[in-house]
Amino acid sequence: MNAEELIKDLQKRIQLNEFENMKLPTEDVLMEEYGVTRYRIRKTIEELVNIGLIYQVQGSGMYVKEPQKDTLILSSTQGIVTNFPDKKVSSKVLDLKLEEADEVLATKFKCEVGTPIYFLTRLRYLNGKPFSIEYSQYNQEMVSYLDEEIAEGSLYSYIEDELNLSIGFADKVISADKINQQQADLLNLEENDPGLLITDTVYLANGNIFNISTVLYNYKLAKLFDVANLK
Amino acid sequence: MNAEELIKDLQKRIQLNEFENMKLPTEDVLMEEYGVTRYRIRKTIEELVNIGLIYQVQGSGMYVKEPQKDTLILSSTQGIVTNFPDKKVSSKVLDLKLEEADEVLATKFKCEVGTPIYFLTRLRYLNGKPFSIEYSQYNQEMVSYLDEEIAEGSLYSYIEDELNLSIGFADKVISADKINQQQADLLNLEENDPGLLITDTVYLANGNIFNISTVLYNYKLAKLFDVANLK
DNA sequence: TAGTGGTCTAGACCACGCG
DNA sequence: GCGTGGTCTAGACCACTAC
Repeated sequence: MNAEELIKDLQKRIQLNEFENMKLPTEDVLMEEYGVTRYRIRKTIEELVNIGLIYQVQGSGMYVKEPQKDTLILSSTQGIVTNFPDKKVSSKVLDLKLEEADEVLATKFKCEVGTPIYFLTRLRYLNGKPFSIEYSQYNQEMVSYLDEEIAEGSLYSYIEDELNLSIGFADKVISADKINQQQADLLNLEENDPGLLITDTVYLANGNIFNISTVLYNYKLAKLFDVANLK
Repeated sequence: MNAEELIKDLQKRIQLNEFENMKLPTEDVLMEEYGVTRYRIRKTIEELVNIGLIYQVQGSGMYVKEPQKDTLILSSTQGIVTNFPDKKVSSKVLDLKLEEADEVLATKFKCEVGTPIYFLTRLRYLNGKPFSIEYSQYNQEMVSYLDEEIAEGSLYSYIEDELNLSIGFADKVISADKINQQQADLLNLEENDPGLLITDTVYLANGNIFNISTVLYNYKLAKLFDVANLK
């Protein structure tokens, strides 16, 4: 069982409520059960702590938390689809074009002026309700091809599985602002209503920036979740 | 040099721009310089990655990122004061009272109905400008004493240094909403303007919830920052 | 191919909770 | 005092970048 499978397996056991009193087995027991070393168990546990599923208390044990429902987990590998496992997610492409980077965009992407960049605008739905508007840019030197059909689906699985790119990490900046009339129309809201905004700068594992996105979320539907370690 | 000092030292060296080409020494070199094992170096680096200061590329090295200015770092031990090192932070207590937990609050705190809870409302300023309104509750069984003078200052250093409590972690839920007339007056904004909201549930290291806060940030001044590991 | 970060092993000892 | 998670050591080998 590799690292990813181990995480998924333990996650499933927790979500199926397999452990009594919301208390996990000790690290020693898990080592025994899975036949792996303590390093692997602790790495696995670390992931589950980061997504807010469990918490650890030194000298006492590991405990399951109340589940956070209907929130988008920041700092996680999981996209909108897996964050809402029981809901239907769909996307509508509003715009897709290929243009050259101007100076401002080139600075953000740390690329040359004139580099071809895909501009994609999508409206995303959750159970048929408009949930977010996504304004994203992809460096075409890394994401070599995009079309409407691909953009309707899961972009990240296309990028990882078809283009064989390996995604590393994302810098996220979160803010709130008034939305304009056009955005309000798309989200079934009013002009100047609040909007929850996340601007992502996404890096490949090799350190190159391949995607910059700003996502505007419907403030009535979207909540974000994060765990802060304060030790 | 303990773990915390090691982090601070390396952080300072990075911020003083000691390393050429934004590239850190290799792990081997850092092990040598500090006379510690690889485990300690990697733990230190992990912290600096989490606060968005540097990033790592397998097979290549560790690199300094462009600094994120004027943002609050989620998932970090640093409060508003250290997130804005060059700005003046002050607080004004709007309300402080001790009341018994009703059923709703008792559920959130996982405590008995009737447990005494401090209710504190503060207005926080950044360089003299109203920055956020903080509505917080503290379980009096853990935070045994609070008064206006203490609440004007840094609550967390009081809790850790004076009460000798050890803080563990916080669950954070982020959203946006319209603000009301009273909030608008305090923040020098208009009614129904957007507000950026964070609701924190804060646990001690022993797993007990001691504090629940909702902080309303001035949408014109506040941005949040986070790093998501997508590997 | 050399150098770098990523994963993993097999231990030891420490710090804290809980009875 | 016992059991639990937290820190740390001293290695080995793997995966990836850069040349």
